[in-house]
Amino acid sequence: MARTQAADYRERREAIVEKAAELYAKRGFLGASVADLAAACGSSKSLIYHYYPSKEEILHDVMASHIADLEQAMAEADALKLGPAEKLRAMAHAFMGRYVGAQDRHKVLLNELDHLPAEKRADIVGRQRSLVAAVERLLVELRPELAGQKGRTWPTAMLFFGMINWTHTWYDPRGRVTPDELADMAADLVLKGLG
Amino acid sequence: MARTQAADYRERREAIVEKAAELYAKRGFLGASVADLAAACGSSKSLIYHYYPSKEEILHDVMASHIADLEQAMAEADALKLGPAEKLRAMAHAFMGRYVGAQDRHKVLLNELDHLPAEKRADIVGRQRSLVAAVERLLVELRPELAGQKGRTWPTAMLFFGMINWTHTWYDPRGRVTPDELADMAADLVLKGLG
DNA sequence: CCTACCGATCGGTAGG
DNA sequence: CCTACCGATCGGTAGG
Repeated sequence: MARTQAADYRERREAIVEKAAELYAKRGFLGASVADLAAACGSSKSLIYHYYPSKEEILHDVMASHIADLEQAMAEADALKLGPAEKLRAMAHAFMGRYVGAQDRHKVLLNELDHLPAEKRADIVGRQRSLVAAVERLLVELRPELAGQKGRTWPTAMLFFGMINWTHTWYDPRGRVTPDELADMAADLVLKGLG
Repeated sequence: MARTQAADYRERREAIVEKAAELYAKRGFLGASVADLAAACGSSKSLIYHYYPSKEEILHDVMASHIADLEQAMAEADALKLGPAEKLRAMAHAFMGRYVGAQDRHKVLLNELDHLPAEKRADIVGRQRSLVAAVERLLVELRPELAGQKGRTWPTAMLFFGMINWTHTWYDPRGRVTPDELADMAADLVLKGLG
């Protein structure tokens, strides 16, 4: 009996996180109330607070679940037997692939970091930084001279992430360009530019 | 007398917009109250409502003032007697140049669009689109074959804007990389990639 | 241009 | 005496 309850507990938390991602993406963290979330879940506010101690904790789970997904995708790409250029391309594909189907969580992760308490924010920011570090390592493999130019590697990696992350504001996976094509376009720009 | 009052009126509105940009950038539009804004201006809430009919109208002014600045910078770059590649580089410099000193407005423009009423949002979005269109024209000049591939020009332009716009989340102009160096890095990636 | 307020709604918690 | 969960309401604050 304890086992079926525990299973239900996890499912219900996941359902709350899923609806929260949707609402926070659409209206912003402060614009969506716990009452709104409860209504979207077909439950009471008290039920939400049974599963989560605070609104911020729900926000953290939305972000943490998505970043765990990105970390896994990134680790898989990093483990491939490929040169740095093709590994960078694989990472672009990994990101764009996970982004489709998790657009709400992605948007929340990128827009609502400031509304996390300092401690939880530090956790998420630290994990983001190690994703960036993986790209930095590839860039240095590709262009060893980057490491010599003080503080150029990190900005270059952030320009790459800018292309990828900014897609959440404009890209529609139902349009003419597929996520894989877009990943190739971004990788091509970094590797060889337009020409 | 009417003249001095009118002059004062504009100055006070500008002071409100400036403080609003600061608060909305730091805490978000919904996270910063009109009372907070009044306190930051050393005035009362009622005074704010004397100069602006609603909180949304202040948000619109924060965004509209910044986008007007970007439009001017873009027009200046577009008017230069340069080939498309160097014009694209000039636009990157124009954007990064205006971004420094207007970081708060830039962040608000990029993060709080959803909190504008539909009509005002349409105004801002339309003006953003024409900035993108200017970049698209340059890309087609650079690579005429882009125009032949259905729907490739716009995504490429958006990847470029992604690099530029995403800087608001990580770039510190007081660091080792100057805005002009960063603009060159972004332009170089689009034009020729890393190598 | 301020103090004093409003209808409503906020995040979170009470008793049972 | 526990858990899962409810209707009702807490003290404060929002925009106006």
